Amino acid sequence: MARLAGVSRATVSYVLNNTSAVRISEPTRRRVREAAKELGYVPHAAARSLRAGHSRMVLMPAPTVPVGPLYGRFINELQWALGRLDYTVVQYGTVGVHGDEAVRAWAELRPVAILAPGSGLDARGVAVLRRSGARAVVTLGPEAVEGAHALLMDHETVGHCAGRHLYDRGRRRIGVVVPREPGLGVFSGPRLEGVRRAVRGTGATVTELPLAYEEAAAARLAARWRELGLDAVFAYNDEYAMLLMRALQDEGIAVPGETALIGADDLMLGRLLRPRLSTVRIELPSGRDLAELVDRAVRDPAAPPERRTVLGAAVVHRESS
Amino acid sequence: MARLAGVSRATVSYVLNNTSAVRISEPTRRRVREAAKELGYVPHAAARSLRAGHSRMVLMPAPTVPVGPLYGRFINELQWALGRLDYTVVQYGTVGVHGDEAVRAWAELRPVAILAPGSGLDARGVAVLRRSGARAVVTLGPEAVEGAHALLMDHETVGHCAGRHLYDRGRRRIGVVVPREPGLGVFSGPRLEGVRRAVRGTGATVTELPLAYEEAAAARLAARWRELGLDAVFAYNDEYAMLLMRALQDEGIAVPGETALIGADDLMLGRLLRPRLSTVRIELPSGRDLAELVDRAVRDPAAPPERRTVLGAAVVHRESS
DNA sequence: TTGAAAGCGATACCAA
DNA sequence: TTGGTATCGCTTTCAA
Repeated sequence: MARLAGVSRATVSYVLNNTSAVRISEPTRRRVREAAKELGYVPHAAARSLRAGHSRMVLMPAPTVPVGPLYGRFINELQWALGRLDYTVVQYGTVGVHGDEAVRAWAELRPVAILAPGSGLDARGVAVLRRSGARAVVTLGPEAVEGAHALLMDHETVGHCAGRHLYDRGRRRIGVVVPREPGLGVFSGPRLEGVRRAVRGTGATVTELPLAYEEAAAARLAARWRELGLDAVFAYNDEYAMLLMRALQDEGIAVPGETALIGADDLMLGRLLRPRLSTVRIELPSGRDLAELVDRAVRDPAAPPERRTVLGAAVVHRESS
Repeated sequence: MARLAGVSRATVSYVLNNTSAVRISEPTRRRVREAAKELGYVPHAAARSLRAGHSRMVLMPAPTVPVGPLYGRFINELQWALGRLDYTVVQYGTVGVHGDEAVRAWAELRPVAILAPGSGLDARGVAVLRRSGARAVVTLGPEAVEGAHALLMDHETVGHCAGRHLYDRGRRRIGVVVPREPGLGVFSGPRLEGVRRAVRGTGATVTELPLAYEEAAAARLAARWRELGLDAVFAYNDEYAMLLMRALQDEGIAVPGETALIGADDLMLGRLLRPRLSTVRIELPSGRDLAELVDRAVRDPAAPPERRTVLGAAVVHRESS
């Protein structure tokens, strides 16, 4: 590269980085630029960050559980916002790698910041990451981790909203669907707990309803519905709600007449059901806000960990409850 | 690190990489391992790959358009399979960055392979990537790109299946939903074309139906349904099909009596509708196969580009058609 | 069995 | 205005 332009590697570096401390003549700049174009030269990020001692990479371990369209939009927005702040967002696939091993794999890349969704990170993990040069570690999940900033997304709130709503509508025997699918426990556990809290001390009952995401399983559950004696159910989310609604209706159980039904996530499909599905709308943090938090944390790595509750939940009342 | 264990950096490298060419005494190994643990030492991937001259990173530009749950599962499987072959999969968020700029950003990371979904890559881009050291470039999309391996996922097949099915069921005036959402054109265009091909020369007509993913838009379309005089519709996918089905039914149009309806993707929600939704099941390539293709390409970078059609489509006939 | 040293590519300082 | 050179952290060859 340097040879082709007939200049030194240093000069190449100056030109391509527009280094203002050094003045390079216009003809030289042109020669360098042309040579770069001709060779298809692209600088080597690893070499650069090795020399610089830091990178602009924000690493996000990709969640292993299938997660809805809301999350996808959130990620996209976040990437865009971080991109505007000149960070490079990289999603790291961590399927089949756990705990310490995963943390080490992340640390090897020496990202300037880590945004870890879910709960795969403990205080030791945070320490390893910080020692390896990460200037910010942010967790997105139900609980804060020592030493890391936390965006608290506690799905307990979601359950609480749903439970409260059903209780307010006069329901007293409330079922809560708990998906059997592995990996969803981090969400379903807190949601169930939220419903419990909503009716605590009222005499209303809460019944856990394990359910696999299959028609046959829903049919079996519906078949013993009357003996369960429930007058309402929080179906975990809109998709499970749709599954259960069809099964209940096939069984001749009126929704909401005999059993009220509420989902969560406010997906389009809920609006299209008959009856239209009541749901808990979940508000994820704005990508821009989160990007700013990351940027602040990177600029001031010594600042005390911030913990912010960012998961909003609100009932959207339609026809099914 | 080396100091703490009282050995040289070389020895540390030997121990942590289990270098078999060199014998290190057991006590030394222990000392090194303990020091590493105590310090939370993690090797520096950039330095390593700089020295080695290559990495094991497989880079996947993340698709910018919201894409369904099928794709998510495919990615997960692929990551797992590539992980088993000792590659590191990294999804690179490319929102708001285009063409050359994006290619350069990818090339900076010097990945050993690139898996590019969609159509953001041209022959020049491939050349830049290869010159920058990528041993394999694989595109996942509707058409092959010069110099790159191609997994041809031509959605024309999907439309063809749907069109053929509707024609075989005796329908002659076929509507095709084309989402207004930007970014979906890469899929909807070929699907529409596939329907056209299916009925070419038969006298059956194909009508393009632009539709936004909103209830109001669907209602407007349904309101003028009778004047369109269609007896069948391919609704792009199951979600649009659900949207349209509700709107048609609200308008008093019988499905499938007056208008047959078919979706695509074979989502659970289609099975739960009344009538149950006919659909085109799409079969993505298996992650394991793709991982093996990548591995082969990396091992033999000079091999001629392989192009393989990997998108299977089959009608699942239910009640709506 | 271990250590010293070269070198990967880019940057930044200092000298020319 | 430019070029030489040390440096980042790691691997690997060669020598001790």
